[in-house]
Amino acid sequence: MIITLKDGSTRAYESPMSVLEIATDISGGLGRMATAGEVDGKVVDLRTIVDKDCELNILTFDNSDAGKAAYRHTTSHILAQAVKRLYPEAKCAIGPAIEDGFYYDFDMPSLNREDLDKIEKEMKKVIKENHKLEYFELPREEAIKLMQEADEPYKVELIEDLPEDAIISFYKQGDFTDLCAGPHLMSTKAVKAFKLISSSGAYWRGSEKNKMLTRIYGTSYTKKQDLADRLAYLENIKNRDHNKLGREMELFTTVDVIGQGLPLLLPKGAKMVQTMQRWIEDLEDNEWGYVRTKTPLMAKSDLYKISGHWDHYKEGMFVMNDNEEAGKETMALRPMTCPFQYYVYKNSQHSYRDLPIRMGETSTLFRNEDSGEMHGLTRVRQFTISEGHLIVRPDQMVEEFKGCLALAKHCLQTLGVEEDVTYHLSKWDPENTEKYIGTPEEWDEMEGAIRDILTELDIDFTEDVGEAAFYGPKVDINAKNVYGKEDTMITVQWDSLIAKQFDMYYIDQNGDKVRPYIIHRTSMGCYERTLAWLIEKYEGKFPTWLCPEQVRVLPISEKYIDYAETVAKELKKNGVLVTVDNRSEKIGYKIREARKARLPYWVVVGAKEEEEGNVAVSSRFAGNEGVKPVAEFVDQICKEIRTKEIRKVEEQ
RNA sequence: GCUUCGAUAGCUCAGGUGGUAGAGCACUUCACUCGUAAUGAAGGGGUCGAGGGUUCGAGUCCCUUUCGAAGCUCCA
Repeated sequence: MIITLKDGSTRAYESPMSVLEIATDISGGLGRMATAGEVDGKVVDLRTIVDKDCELNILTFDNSDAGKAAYRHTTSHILAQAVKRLYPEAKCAIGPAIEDGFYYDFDMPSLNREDLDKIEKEMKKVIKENHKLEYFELPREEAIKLMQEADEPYKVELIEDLPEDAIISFYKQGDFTDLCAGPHLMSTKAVKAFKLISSSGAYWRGSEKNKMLTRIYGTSYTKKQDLADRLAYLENIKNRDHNKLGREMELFTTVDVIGQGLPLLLPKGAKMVQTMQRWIEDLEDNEWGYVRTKTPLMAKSDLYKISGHWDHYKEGMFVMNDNEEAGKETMALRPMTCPFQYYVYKNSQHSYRDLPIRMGETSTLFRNEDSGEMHGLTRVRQFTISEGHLIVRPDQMVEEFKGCLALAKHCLQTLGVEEDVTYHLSKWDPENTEKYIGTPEEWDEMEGAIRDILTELDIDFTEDVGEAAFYGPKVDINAKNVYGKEDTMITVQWDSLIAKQFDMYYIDQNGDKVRPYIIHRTSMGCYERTLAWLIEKYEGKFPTWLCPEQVRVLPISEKYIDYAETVAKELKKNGVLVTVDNRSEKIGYKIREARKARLPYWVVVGAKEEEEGNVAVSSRFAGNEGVKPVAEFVDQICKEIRTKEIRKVEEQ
């Protein structure tokens, strides 16, 4: 047989050989490093016998994600073996490799750090014992019997749910056998460095209706240093966490008696949000053809009954006076702006010539999230988004949808975060149709249209089932927080269904009433969430135009406070956010504080500067920027703010 | 909502086995009037998240509750 390797070279073998044997034949080193193989694009075990011509790629921990996964998957089996030894009553559920590590779920009492340390010790023993991992397959009945005898009910359930023709495979290592599709390393000793990170609860099969199991998270590496680096990184990212840094920098806070998910934006945080809001509103209205609306924050339940929210999402709304006490109406705080803007549209009759109509609103929304869901500024019960609805003719839909994506891209670019997002086509779940309105045909058409647009725009995207809004599919633009968790930052939604519910129409050339299509979209998403994102992205060192304090004037001593105030006044006159540090402190102390506050610029003024009408400029981008006339500095910083420049730190 | 962990001064934290609360920073006052990452001194500040219980006595032990963190589930 002829084996074609990754580099295009070929090797010929007389008889069938395992992946491991071929890897070892290529080089002893590769044989030792190999964690799995890839035959004609399919990931396989090292034990897999290759018996015909194929393309073969030897996977290692370092050269591929699948290679890492095999390594960590074996680590998770070592974990399971150790747990079963220490806690014989524990039942095994599942234990896959994940990005940056692995986990294993057990039905057992919860664990604290001490328990994890004990388990780690036992794992080290298992590794040292150097068990071979042996692969074997069983027919369905025997597989079920084996797991029943082992008293592993979760494994039995997993086998029973496998398709009839599935190969049911196991890996045995010493006294531990686990149902597993593999691939796996050859022996436990191959795992060189690992750490159990944490434990928590996790529902069996991801459903809250099922029992909560105990999940143990861990990670493993081939080099001790890599593990140490990873642990240091995990420790370090806490310093970027917006929920910590944002509070430290006095951008926001929360108060017990005000409630969960209700952050208070402090003056600095509020200023940043104001800066973004003014930018977005002007951008939309002046350059992207939007009109502005301002609609109520609450409405009678009747409105939500028409929109479908009452049926689909009442649980997520803050409803007031639901039982109609004292003859008062039932009201609800709005969880979205859609129907309000529809009534703006319906206020007058529209010709086909009027469309598209693009309505923008800086919209405050209320969502009654479950108590465990709240997080800093990213998951809150009241937030404000750059919301908008476009009412368009069907023939305009594609162009307008593209326009919304272009605006979103422009916003991302301006904030300097374009590289950090992923695009998703969020589709409905055909298995769960009662969650949605519309027919399968309508959904196919809407999803197909979005797919075509994204493909045409050459945007990389994934397709996510069950992520659509109840009225239509959408493009979600997501970003990861420092912990790797994804949040939707921007959304553009296709809706050809709702207009009917609200009896929206326009008059076409023939004088007939026609249903418009609707695009629900945000240009830059939710201001609170975006602020959180920027805090983490920039570690609090924001682009100058977004900074709540752009310059601080530092008089050398109290004698120069008057001149400092003059300088500040000149900057303020030009729209620069400036303060004066007029405390009776040494200049070194004031500079230290200015740096600690992550200010973009601080200017020192003393006798020399006052005499000549200068300022001594320093910045976090370039350090000392020299002494220059006030007017020159004003010009410089105003230009940077006006152009929304994202100035880079210069190498020293 | 579920599992686990946590809450001590504005912030970061220390307070074996129960004996009546402490540090650094911050804040206030005074002195210093200063040239590029912390001037010195003095002072104020806590019903130890809240409520209940055990006890002669609770920051410490138990229960309830509120808020916070990680994960799960959810996220129009």
